[in-house]
Amino acid sequence: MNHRDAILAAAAGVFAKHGFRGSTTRRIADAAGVNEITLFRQFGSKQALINEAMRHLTQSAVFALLPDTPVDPERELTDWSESFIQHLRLQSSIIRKTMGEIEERPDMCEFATDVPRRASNDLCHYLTALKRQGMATEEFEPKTAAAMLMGSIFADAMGRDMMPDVFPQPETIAAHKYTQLLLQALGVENGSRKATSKQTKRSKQLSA
Amino acid sequence: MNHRDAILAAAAGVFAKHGFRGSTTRRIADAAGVNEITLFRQFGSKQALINEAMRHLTQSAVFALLPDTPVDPERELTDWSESFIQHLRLQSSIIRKTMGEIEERPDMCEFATDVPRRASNDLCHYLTALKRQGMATEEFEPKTAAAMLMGSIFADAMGRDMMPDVFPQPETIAAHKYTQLLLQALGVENGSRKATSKQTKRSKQLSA
DNA sequence: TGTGTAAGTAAGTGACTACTTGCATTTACG
DNA sequence: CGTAAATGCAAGTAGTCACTTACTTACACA
Repeated sequence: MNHRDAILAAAAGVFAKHGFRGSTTRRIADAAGVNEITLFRQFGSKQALINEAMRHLTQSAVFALLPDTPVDPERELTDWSESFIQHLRLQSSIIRKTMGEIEERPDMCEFATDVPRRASNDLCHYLTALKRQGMATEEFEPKTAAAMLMGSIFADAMGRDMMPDVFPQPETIAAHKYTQLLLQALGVENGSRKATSKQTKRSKQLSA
Repeated sequence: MNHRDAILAAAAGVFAKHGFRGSTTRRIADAAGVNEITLFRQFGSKQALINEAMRHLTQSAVFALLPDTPVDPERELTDWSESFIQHLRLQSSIIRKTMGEIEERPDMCEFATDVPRRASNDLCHYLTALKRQGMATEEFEPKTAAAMLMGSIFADAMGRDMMPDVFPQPETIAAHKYTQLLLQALGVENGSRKATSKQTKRSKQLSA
């Protein structure tokens, strides 16, 4: 492994555990198995190093894509929700830290908002298509519906560790439950009552 | 104002801005208009002071109550949602900081989870009553529905500052919109437009 | 073999941190 | 008035922090 990448990974890990102020250059250097001075020679300052580590991290974040045209909404949205909640859970430490630091370090906002912004765009686009195709019998605002699904998933990913008893059990199908309840609000037919093997195949193809 | 209370208020304010590590005893003392030494004489240590400040804060947190038996669900839930989102918005800085610090200082978990836990209890209780009284035509799990509404409100309160464009506009009626969409999911009659075609459609769907 | 680059070692700088000590001052109250 | 508690002031302690300087070592490559 490259020294530079090792340092970036170590910085991200230490930041996730201790936040900015707790990420001492010594701790990062130790975690990277590198001399402390190397950090400064490579990145100039602690601030620059952390910024670079965050940039590196958000760039590598990828989650499931939604098809342009809905075919099997319950299936497609559930897949998306599960991939989104999994991503948030894996990154929950670093997300919590970033949210706490953002008011003191506004330059981190760009990295913090990148993933949710992309997710919101994708989801809004999908829900709008759902509506346009007449697959939803109820009236709704795509942005509100998207904010609800994402908000539920976000809160679950952030809060379940601290208070497991206020979230639906088991953890593994929580995303599915949120998705179902949202589709219920939109008046979208429950896919499991229909035979949809062809469509399932196509949706897999699209989200690959 | 009492010296002790001034110190507690100052500690909460500084913590909200700078987090635990950034809350230096000097900063707190300055904010309270008090000599730094007084903090240590009154509270023993910085950690004890911050803990006390958090305890003081969560104890004074109050928001709208839900009636034991639902009468006008849309109205009652909207009131509750609005009071809840207002509380979260006012405390958003301190909540973000606390969430970031909790993994390093697990003793703060107690204070952090107190408000949402109470809110979740109240809301679940209300939604269960709604179901028991047959005011909801759709099947749903109260805990999942409660988690969705609270999650939407929480995410809005935490995220709108950073990315106003991904949340429904205007800010002032976002809580109302989340509430409406949830009630739509539960199949609860909309108080302001009774006996609509959508109601008919849904009952057809149910009887089929 | 010579040279440039990245890395390590050792030592230190100045600023900040929580917290302490000793002593003077103010304030509350019987 | 007298006393005790609360507070302030000045100084200091031991530690940590980001970051620097000066010098040495390892290695790639021509």
